[in-house]
Amino acid sequence: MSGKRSLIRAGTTVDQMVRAIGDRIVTGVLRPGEKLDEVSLAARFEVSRTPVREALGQLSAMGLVERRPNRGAIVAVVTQEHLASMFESMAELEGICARFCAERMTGNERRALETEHQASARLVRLGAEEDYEYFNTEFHSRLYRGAHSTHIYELTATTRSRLAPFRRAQFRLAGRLAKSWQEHDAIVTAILRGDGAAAGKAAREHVSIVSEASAVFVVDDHARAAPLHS
Amino acid sequence: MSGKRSLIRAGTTVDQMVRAIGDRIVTGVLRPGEKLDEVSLAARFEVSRTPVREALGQLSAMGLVERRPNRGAIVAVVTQEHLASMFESMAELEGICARFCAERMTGNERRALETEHQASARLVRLGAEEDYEYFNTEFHSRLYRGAHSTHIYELTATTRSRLAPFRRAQFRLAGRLAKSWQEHDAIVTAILRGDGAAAGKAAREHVSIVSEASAVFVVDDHARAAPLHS
DNA sequence: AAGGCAAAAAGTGCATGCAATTGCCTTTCG
DNA sequence: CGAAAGGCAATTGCATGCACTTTTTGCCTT
Repeated sequence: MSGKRSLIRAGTTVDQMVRAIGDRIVTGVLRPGEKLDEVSLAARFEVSRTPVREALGQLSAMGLVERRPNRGAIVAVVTQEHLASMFESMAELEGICARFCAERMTGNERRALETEHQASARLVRLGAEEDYEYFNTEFHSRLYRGAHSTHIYELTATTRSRLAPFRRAQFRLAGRLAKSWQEHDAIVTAILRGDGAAAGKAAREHVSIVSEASAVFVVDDHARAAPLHS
Repeated sequence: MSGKRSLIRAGTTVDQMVRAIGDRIVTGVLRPGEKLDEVSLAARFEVSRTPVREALGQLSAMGLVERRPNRGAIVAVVTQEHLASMFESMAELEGICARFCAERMTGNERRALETEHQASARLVRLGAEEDYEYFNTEFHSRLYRGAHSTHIYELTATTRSRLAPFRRAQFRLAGRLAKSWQEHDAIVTAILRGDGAAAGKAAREHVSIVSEASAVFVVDDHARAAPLHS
């Protein structure tokens, strides 16, 4: 094969395809309901159909794409009901993570969480949406890791990535930035206090609010991407 | 292709392979750490390597097998730590399901749960381990469905199947059968009372106890399957 | 006799090719 | 004019083949 394996990160071709296609779905480049043609993808990434097929199979196992036998694959289209269920699960999962964090985080982890959280306050004052979004991701990631439970981490991280397409624009909502920080603050405070129940409750409520904030966008995205699907 | 597609249920060849291999892992025919040779599997199921490869990829995405690039695939070998984390997650997930059940189950669902649960009492008196195991599976499945949340259902069901290889023999433990029924009874009672918090607590404790009951077997299984891994 | 190196054997990774199914377009009949 | 049937193009599903990587084995050196 040609020495073309260059730019996309290392790993087998299949892994690269999983990442490449998965990223495009998670970041919204590929919209729910969009058809994923094997030959087009193969041409687009300059590989043969085989690794593309395998990647689609794995993405299907992850729930990011939907495969109709003999009829091709599409970006997974989630119903309103399933979406609500995912946000609900996310709230519960983050609640568990926060509770575990309160009970298990090491001193270093607590300090780092507090430090980063306080640093992000500046971004709120500046209204730096994109930078805040980065900190937000990092904040939640800290929560998942701080739970010290590899499987909870997996469940939470994959659920989060499946939700990613539906909450891209949440920080554009007026006042959402400051509100998000305050909600984070409630979580951090409870964790530092070692109050697992309060931390869990605060985290659940945080996600619930994000869920509502995202709902308005969901409808739009959905209508544009898959106008008819019944 | 030859008219050999007979016994295993319908679907594409890849789907059949996923089910076939996955079943063998979940039921313990293939033990953790066991090597999964592509050509052997292909020969065993009378298909070419391509669908086997795709199946292994999907099973890898589900966490049931582990793939080492250029070095073949093995049945996923979980560390003690990861196993504990999975049981812990399972306890939390079942807790959530039970809580949701208490809040959301329909009248029919509640009645069916109660009826089946009472029916299973007979099996305990008879000491019918295998039959009780079937009812047990059905009972938990009812809990997952009764939560009325498709995504929680998915998370719970896949976690349960990943744990399946490690808890096969739990009911062989003396007295475990009766104890299991009592724990189920606590869950059912709380659900019928509509007491979400109590139902969640009872379900969490139930899984925790199963976890401890299984631990002893885990060590054995593990030692036999992958004697050296550190 | 033990260690290391090299070559071969085994097994994985991907590309290509062919069969089969699907969807669409045309044709034909009511 | 509309609807059903038939054929064609496009696309998926799987098998096979070749290249590359890893592992093993046998020989040579020390």
